[in-house]
Formats: sequence, structure tokens, C-alpha cells
Amino acid sequence: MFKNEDAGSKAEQTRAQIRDVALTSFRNQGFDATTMRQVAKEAGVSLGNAYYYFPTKNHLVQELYIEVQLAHRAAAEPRLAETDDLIARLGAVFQTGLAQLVPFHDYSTGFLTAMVAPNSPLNPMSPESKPARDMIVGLFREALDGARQSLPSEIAPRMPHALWLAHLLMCLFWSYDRSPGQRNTARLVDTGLRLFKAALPFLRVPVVRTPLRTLLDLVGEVGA
Amino acid sequence: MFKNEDAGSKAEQTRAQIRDVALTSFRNQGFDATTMRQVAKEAGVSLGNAYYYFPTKNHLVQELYIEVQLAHRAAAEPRLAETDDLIARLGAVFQTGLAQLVPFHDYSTGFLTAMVAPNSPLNPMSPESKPARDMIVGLFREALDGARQSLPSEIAPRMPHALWLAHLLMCLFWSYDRSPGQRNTARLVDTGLRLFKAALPFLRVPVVRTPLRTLLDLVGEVGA
DNA sequence: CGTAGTTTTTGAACGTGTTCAAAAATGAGG
DNA sequence: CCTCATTTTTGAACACGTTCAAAAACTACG
Repeated sequence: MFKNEDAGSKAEQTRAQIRDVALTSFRNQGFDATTMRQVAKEAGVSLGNAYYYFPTKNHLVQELYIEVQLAHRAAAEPRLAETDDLIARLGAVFQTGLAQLVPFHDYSTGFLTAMVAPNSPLNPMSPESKPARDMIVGLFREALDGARQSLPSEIAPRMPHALWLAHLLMCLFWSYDRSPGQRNTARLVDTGLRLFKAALPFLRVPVVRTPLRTLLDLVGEVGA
Repeated sequence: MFKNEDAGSKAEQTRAQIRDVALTSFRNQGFDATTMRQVAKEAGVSLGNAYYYFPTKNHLVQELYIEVQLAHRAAAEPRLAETDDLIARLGAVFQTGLAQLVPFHDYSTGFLTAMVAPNSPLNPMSPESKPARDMIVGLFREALDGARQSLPSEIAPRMPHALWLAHLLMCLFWSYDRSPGQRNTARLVDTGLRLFKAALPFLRVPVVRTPLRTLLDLVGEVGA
């Protein structure tokens, strides 16, 4: 009855071994070049056994995804402690998020394909990705809450989720960004925030605020 | 020397046959359920022969893509002739574009995967998709040019390309839209345009206009 | 220790997109 | 009509992600 409670049990070791081999391979060779057969072989288990622990290859990518997310939070928190300026705080979350992606740019399209796939746990709609999603939405909420500036009450509660989507779009842009060092993506973030700052006063104008609120409600249903 | 000039030559017939079978299957069964083997069999050719005419399965999807694009233009043109109001004209292009997608919603994720794939001709960056891209960018340019309202000169020339990207984002939203009849996507378009209309006067404010211009230049490099 | 039940592991198989060398059909020139 | 180069067609093969029945290892209990 009591077996694999989670500690160093044999099964958990095997699982961790497969996971580690896969993540290393993802980092070194990307998504496409990492095959389940190679992972199984390097982990010293049979192909079928890898599938016993991870139902699909995409579930292995999600292990990487979670690791990247945790690193994102770890990088963002100290920067959030430095300032209470809204724009600077949002910049901190976007920029640290972008920094986590850097090692993967060569293989970004492969991972992108995995993310979009219907049955993928990485899909924004998938239940498997809810915890990771909640974490980054929470990061944006924290960025907003700790700022000295405040947004209209109609807008504020809808912003964290919308910012998460904006972050996803930034990732999309980044994966297509062919400029050296993906400098353009960094500029996009800066410019986008500058624009947001300039637009802030107008968010209180009713004719702007009302459709914006509806818009945020609509995009809020994505991955609700 | 003179052989398959393009008319009813044997080769062109075979190619058309494969194309037609594939497109019908895409419409009826979606991307994933349409296999190259089934297409070849139904077209009465060998598997390898299908690959002689279409280097990848995605190249067959592009044939569908082009057909959808042409239908989009055919649907948009008459509606553009009806009005000279900027917002109404943009709405016409977005709405007719959306209408073309309706039959494919059940399989949208499969097609989405194909579009994002690295080597796919459907990829926004790919040279193969340039003509289709130019067509829809041209459609947006026509919508802007024929409107009685005009945009700041710094913004105007950068808008068609940006609107094409907005259109792509609308397609992305639509593919994740689980509301009945994807009503939410239609509302998103309406609301987005209402917001754009409300924001129009502010586009002339320098502190808004300047970063917006930079932003448009940056996104303009995508699929340049 | 032995037996029954559960968890873990295996290896072969399936269907997929794609590749390729070789065969067949086709067309031009003598 | 024959020859030969080119275009078209074939069928077998490869590697991949994934599935599954059966074997093996393990655990709890008598």
C-alpha cells in the first residue's frame, strides 16, 4: 500500500532520470531533435517505460516549462522589490520572462509547435498548464498591486490576465525575431510600455474605458 | 521542351486531382485526419507521387489557404464598395475574413499547428506565403485608402501590415474561442474597432504617436 | 517461504510524414 | 522506328510518436 510516497523510491528515481535526460536534451538539441527513443536509451530504460511516466512527449516539455516558470518568478521577485513604479514593475516581469527564453531561441519554432498542439499540456487552454498560468498571472497581479499608481477600478482586476496574454504574444514575437540577440523583442517591450504609460490617462475617458473593459472581459475567457 | 506549359497537360491534371482530393478531405475531416496515404489513394496515385507534386503535407494546406484568401477578397470587395467610413471598412475586412474560417473551427487546432511549424509554407515568415500575405495586406490598404477619415502620416503607411497581424491574432483568438458559434470573436472585432475609433484622436498626441510609430516599425519587420 | 496482487518494465507493433533509388512513361532528334 | 534524355510514377524503406499485451519485479499477506 505505502510505496512511492514521493521520496527516493525507485519509481520516483526512474521518473526523475527520464525527466532530467529529456530536459538536458531539450536544452542542447531542441524539441524536434530530442526523440523519445534517445531519451529512453540515455536514461537506461525502454521506450515503453518512458511512456509509463510521461504520457506524451509534450508532457516532458511541460516539465521544462515549469522549470522555466519557476526561474522566471525567482528572477522577477528581486526586481519587483526595487521599485514601486508601475511601468518599471511591469518591465521587470516582461524582461525577466524574456531572459528565461534566451537559451532556446534556436529551437523556438519546435517548442512553439508543441505549445499550440491540440492535446498539448502546454496549450493555454489546457488544465495541465493551469498552475503555471496562475503563477505568472499572479506575478503580474503582484506587479500591479505593489505599484504606487493605480488603474481604474473597472480595468484593474482584468489586467493581470490580459498582461499574461500580452506576455504570450511577446514570446510569439520573440520566436519570430531574427534581429541579433533578439534585440527587437526587448525594444518591443520598452516601446509597448512607453505607449501604455502615455495611454494611462486616457483609460479614464468613458468612451475608451467602456470598450476596453469589454475587450478585457472577452480575452479574459481565454484559458479561464 | 514544351510540355507542361500549364494547360490540361497530363501532369497538371494529376496535380489538380491530388490537390482537389486533399482540399475536400481537409474540409471534411480536418488536417490531422487527412493522411497523405489516403489522399494518394483517393487521387489514384502512389504515395510517392503525391510527394512529387507537393513536397510536404503543409504545401497542400497552403493550396487551401490560398483558396480561402481568394474567397476572403471576393467577399470583402463588395462590402468595401458600400461605405467610406474607416471603421466600417476595417470591420468589413475583419468580418469577411472571419466568415471564411467558420467551416474549419472543429479542426482549427490541427491547422494552427501546421501554420506555426518551422518549415511550413504557412508560417508568416515563409517566402511561400508572401503572395497570400501581400493580398490581405493590400486588402487592408485598400480599406484605409478608401476611407474618408485619414490617419497621421507617420502612422498611416505602417497600418496595413499591422492590421494583417491583428487579423492573424483574431484568427488565433477564434481558434481558442469556445463560445457558441464563436460569437465572442465577432464581439472582439466589434469592440476592438470601437476602441480603435475612440483612440483615433489620441493618435495625434506626440507622446502617443511617437512610441506607436516605433511599435509599428518593429512589428512591421515580422514577415517583411 | 510461498502465493496472490500490484506496480514497473519490456519489446514488438501500428500509423504517420517523408525520402529515395529504380522503374515506367513520355517526348525529341536522327 | 529507334535512341536517349527527361519527366513522371512506383513501392519499399526510415524514423518518429504512440499503444499495448505480456513479462518481470516488487510488495503484502498467510
